[in-house]
Amino acid sequence: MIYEVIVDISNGEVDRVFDYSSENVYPVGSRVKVPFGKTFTEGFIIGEKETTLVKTKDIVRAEDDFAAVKPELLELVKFLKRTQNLRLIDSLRLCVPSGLRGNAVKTLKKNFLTLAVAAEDAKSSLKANSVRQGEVIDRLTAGGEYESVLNKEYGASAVKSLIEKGFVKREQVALRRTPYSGLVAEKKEIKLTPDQQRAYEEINNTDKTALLHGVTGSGKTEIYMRLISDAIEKGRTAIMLVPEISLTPQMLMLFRSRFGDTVALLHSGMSDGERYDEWLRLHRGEAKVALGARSAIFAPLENVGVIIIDEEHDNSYVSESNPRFFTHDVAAFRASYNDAKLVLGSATPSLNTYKKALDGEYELIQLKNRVHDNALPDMDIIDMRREIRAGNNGMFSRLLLSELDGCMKRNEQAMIFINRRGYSSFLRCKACGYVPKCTDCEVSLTYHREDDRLKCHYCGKQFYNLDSCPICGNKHLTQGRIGTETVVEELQRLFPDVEVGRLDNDTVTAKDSAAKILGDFRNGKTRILVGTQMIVKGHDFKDVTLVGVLDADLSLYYADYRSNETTFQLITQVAGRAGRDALPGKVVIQTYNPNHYVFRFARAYDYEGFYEKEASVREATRFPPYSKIVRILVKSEDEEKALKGARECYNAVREIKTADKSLFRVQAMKAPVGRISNEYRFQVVCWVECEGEEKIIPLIYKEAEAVNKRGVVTFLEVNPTSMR
DNA sequence: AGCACGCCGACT
DNA sequence: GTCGGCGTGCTC
Repeated sequence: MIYEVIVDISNGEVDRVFDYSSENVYPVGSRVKVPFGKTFTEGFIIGEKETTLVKTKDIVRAEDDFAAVKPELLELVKFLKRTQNLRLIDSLRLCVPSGLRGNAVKTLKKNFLTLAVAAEDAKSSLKANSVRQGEVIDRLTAGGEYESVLNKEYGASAVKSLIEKGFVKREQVALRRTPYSGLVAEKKEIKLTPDQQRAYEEINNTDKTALLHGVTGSGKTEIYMRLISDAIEKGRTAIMLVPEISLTPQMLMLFRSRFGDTVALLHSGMSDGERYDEWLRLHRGEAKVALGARSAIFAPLENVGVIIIDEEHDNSYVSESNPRFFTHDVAAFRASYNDAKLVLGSATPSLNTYKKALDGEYELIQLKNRVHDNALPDMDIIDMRREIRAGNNGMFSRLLLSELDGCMKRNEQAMIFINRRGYSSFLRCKACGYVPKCTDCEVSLTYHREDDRLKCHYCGKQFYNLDSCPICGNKHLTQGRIGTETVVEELQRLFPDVEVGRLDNDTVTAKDSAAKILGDFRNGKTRILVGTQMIVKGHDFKDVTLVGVLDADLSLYYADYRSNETTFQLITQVAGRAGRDALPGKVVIQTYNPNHYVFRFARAYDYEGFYEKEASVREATRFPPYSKIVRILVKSEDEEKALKGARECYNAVREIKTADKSLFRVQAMKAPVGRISNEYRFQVVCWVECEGEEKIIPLIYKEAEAVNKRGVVTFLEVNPTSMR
């Protein structure tokens, strides 16, 4: 038989089928060892046939005793190659845990000891001075134990002599590394409120992808759990996706208590061994629910009945670097392959998704009320320019201070969110809040020190730097930013007897430190929690009654067409942390730009209003979802080569544009960050009509690939999440 | 990705 | 004369 093999080398040149022969039978999807060139390499069998035109070498052996990649995932891999131009091998790697490929972690075996004879018989034949051995036997009457544990507690010699005497049996068992398996809470029945019940039925009654649009705290999770348990009862499986950082022990506990060991966890924070074991449980069908971040969409499950993407607007669902895939698209493929239900859930759906719902492609299902009908917290928008004019130069507004004070006096908890999005230096007038924007793109300009210019990261247009505000004439244009440390210090000074916790990317170094910081806040040890994005997602703290947002407008100036959307989502999500239980919540938003429509709609929890407004802006400026933006990044250590490559790309794309009007705009420029780790970077940005997309984007891929040689690397992104 | 082939500069 | 620089091309 001739087998079609993809070698495990991530390089565009060799990412194609190589034919190998073998007398043996290998199922398609197996990993094999094959001779390749002068050496040997691992590879994946993705197909088989009777004959071939090339002369073949023989497969050396199979690497596992099962087919690692199931047929559905093989189809998916080919689909991703076709539609997103992903290398087959890059997708295949996503289908398999790294522990399997490197052969680094195999099933971990440990010595497990049990009593071989009755405890009394063993004890009676022990010498009187063998106290330790007696203790070991007592211990083992309660059940078996790992040898390493016993050695540690009673001493290796006692254990060893018991084994030698034949009183204790030693056997090797596979040790399952199941994260948090200790977390088992009582099994609670899922009770749905009438509102949840209605939404649940609506999801079941549609054949379309369901968009579950529910306000924060409306109890979407209960609906997910019900859908998953339905699937399991029908003998099917489920995939539950959550954003990268919101997979808290709390969440896992919830699922473990409901589904026990049928849940397997797949998460980047786990060790290779843990991931391997969980993957294997899914592959064998021992676990039926895959719970994890975006890569869990590649879980080796069969007969998937439901796929849920929670917080679907979260940008962790689009991988930043290669292989760059859209979780939504992969989920859609798997849902259609399995005839499964696809559910997207969010309080603040992405514009893209919501548009599809309005266009009738998705079924829109609303949950307008919080469970138990407690109100969404009151939101106040504070004009920080006014504070300055009133002589308050501190970081907290007078209202936030008095609210904090009251909150502490009532013995409740508060969260202070610092908007840190926006790495780039934009300009802002301290007196009136004006921020310069591109005249063509409705995107904030970024200040570049090298040439003292303001630049647009999309079209490359440049402007002279401003020395005074064109609106009010003020000379104070700043780019100041507050850090978490300063806020914590200030809070300590103001509330000396209150413990303040801090959570941001800097404090989270050790594996469990984020969990510890959150745990301290949960059990009330710390009463104020200061943090960045990390405190926003999905946490459910009962005693939080006050949420403060500092620099709320900062994310508006992020050099990205999505910045309004991101800001709206951010504010709605943080606000949702307050008043989740019996006590009413209060939210104080501090901004230098209080009249921006983002705040107006956020304050009223008016998602539809925001959507209408933002969609009309996008339509007018022809940004997604009313177009697709394709960005070709051209990189090289040699500046000349990079520039030349970018020129070639630009010219090629210009030709496409002349031939087909659905590519309606092209710009070439230095990348916003012109040089990263010794590589010079240029970019060509193309705007493509949604209608011509299928036709045009493959052409652009082709041109980018043609330039990808001789020390020049091109990287193509559709609707890039960040432009660096 | 590796590895060999191959065609031009400075060395025992 | 040769050793070796890394540009180019191939691997079933």
